[in-house]
Parts: sequence; structure tokens; C-alpha cells
Amino acid sequence: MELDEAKEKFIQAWGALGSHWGINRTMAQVHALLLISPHSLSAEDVMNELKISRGNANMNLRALIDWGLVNKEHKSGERKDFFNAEKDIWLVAKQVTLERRKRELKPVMKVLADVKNVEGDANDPNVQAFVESVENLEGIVTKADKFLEVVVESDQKLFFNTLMKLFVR
Amino acid sequence: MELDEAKEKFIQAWGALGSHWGINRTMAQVHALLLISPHSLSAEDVMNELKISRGNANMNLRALIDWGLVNKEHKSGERKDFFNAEKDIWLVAKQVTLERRKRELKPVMKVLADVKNVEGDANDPNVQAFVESVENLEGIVTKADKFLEVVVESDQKLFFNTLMKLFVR
DNA sequence: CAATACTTTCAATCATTTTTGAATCTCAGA
DNA sequence: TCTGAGATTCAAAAATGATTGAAAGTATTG
Repeated sequence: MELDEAKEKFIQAWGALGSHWGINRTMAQVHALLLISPHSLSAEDVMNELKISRGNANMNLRALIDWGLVNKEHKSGERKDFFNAEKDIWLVAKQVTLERRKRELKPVMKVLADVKNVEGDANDPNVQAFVESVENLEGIVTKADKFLEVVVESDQKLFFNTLMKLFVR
Repeated sequence: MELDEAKEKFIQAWGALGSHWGINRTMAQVHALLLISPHSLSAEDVMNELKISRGNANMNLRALIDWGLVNKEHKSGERKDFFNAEKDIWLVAKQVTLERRKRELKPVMKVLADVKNVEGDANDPNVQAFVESVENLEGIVTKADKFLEVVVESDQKLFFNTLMKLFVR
């Protein structure tokens, strides 16, 4: 396989995976492109490689910077901005985890806590089933959140290696 | 808070979470509704509660059955089908994990394996950076996959409890 | 400060995904 | 076997989400 074809395939695959993980396709593709580039790219490079518009490139680069996955560089003697991706995948995973915890898990935890305070007859099976389900879910969501908190706050490689030794084969 | 308001909020929240996790919003809402119902519901009940069309209810119920999250019941003396959700959240998590592993992780792993066989000058920094990135990613994706495999194949409560004792506070 | 190079914004457009609902099918019960 | 309540399908419509590109903004250079 030629490099260009391989790059293309890789970018497509990463884009598809990203789109299932709350990161939009183009954003994931831009990330993929930066990941496999040995040096920083300008917005223009990104536009050309992925055949996307200037505005689209700009927005997705900014989003990647927001997520903490990409850095903006100022090369002296150059007017253009250059961009490079964090190459340490463990750090990438950490950032994504942090963001998603903040954006998704926390709001749900808040709703679950609120919603438990339903008023009404404690003997009503509807109320009973509802409260039971909510508490059930609260349990697992809280546990998942704590688990992720630990993952995020500990050293990534160490953490996963320990885990792997415990559980894999 | 009234039960109806609480239900409504809960269903919305679960829908929003689902939509970030590759499960479409309505599908997650139907699941939420079934979760908090003390007894099985008919397709008609689901349509009425969520104000969705017959076709939509049918499709999402079927999808939930595909994912292994909902069961269809035949009540004798009734022509209608009735539906109930798996209430054990650990089982739900397991099913979702299984499906997503199959649908998302496996295809990406295949592409990563393929794409490593890029031909070309091993001294070309483009090729070098590419192969390095791909191997890097393959490492983490494979580890994540193995981790999930273990999660899925072991007893859920036992697994998570063990994990929690190890890492939480 | 004026010209130029580059970046950012955002209303309009385009693409994708979801939803609808009428037509069709199915099958339990008579 | 026939009937009709209920289930399913799927083309079209609606909703949502992504992308474009031109105009406005900002910074750098001579």
C-alpha cells in the first residue's frame, strides 16, 4: 500500500471512530492528519489535505484546541499559525475522558440527584419503581465517574499496565 | 417534584446521555421509559408517553431488542406485544459494551493492522511518523479492547467492586 | 499608516439522520 | 379459512448537524 492511500484510510477510520465517541468526524480527521504528520501544519495544509473549507478547518482546529488535543504554534518569521497534535495517546485519552466527564456525566448526575426527590405516595408502585431505577442508575453512573476520575488523575501508563497485569491473561 | 415531571426529566437526561454514546436519543428515551415502568408496556403506551409515531416506536423497540436491552413479551389473552427493559444496569452496560466493541473497535483495529503495511522508504520521515503513530494507536486500541473483553466476560459486580476497592479512596 | 497576509465569524446552504404515517403484512382467534 | 387488531416497512418529510465562503476582523511588515 502506498503512503497516501494508507494515510487516507487511516484518516477515514479515525474519523469514523471519533464520530461514535462524541467527536465530530471532521474534527477527528483533522486530529488524525496532525497525528501522522512529522511536523506542524498550517490551516491551509489542513484545508488542502482534507479538502475542507477555510472556515471548517478553522472551527475544527479551534475545537481540538478546546479539547486540549492540539496546540497552536507561532513560528517566528512566519505569519501563519501552525498546529500540532499531542502525540502521546495516553494524554489524548486523558483529555477526552476529562472533557466527556465534564460535558456528559456531570449533568446526568445532577439530574439523577434532583429527580430522586420525587414527592408522592411511597406505596405507589410507580413511585417505587421510579426511585429504585434512579438509585440503581445513580449507583453505576457514580461508580463510572469515580473510576474515570482515578484513571484521569493517575499516571496513565502505570495505571493501565497495572490493570492489564491484573486482568489480561 | 411531581412524579410526572421527574419522569420527564429523567427520560430527557437519559436520552441526552445516550445520544453521546452512539445510541440515538429516542432509543435511549424508550429505554428510559421502560426502565422506570413497574410493568411491561405496549408499543401504544410508548407512543403515547413519548409522543412519537407508531413506526418510530416500532423501530426503536426493535433496535433495543437487537442490542439486547429490551425483551418482548407475549401476554396470553392479549394480542398486543409488551416490552420490558432489563433492569440490571450491569447487564445493560455489558450489552452496550459488547455491541460497541463489535461495531466500532473491531473495524478500526482491522484498518490499523492493514495500514501498517505501507510500502516505502523507511528513512522517509513521513513514513516513519506515520508508522509510529499507527503503532502507537494500535497499542492503545488493542489494550482498550482487551480491557473491555475482560469487563464483559467477567461477572460485572465482582469486577467493578474489585476495581473500586483497588482504586477508590 | 497603508498594504498585505492571515484568521475568524456566521448566515446560508448542503448532507445526514430521524421521524412520520399510510400501505402492507402477519397471525391469533373465531 | 377468514378476519381484523396489531406489527412492520419504507418513501417522503422534517429536523438536526456540518460545511461553505464571502465579509469582517486582526496582526505584521515595510
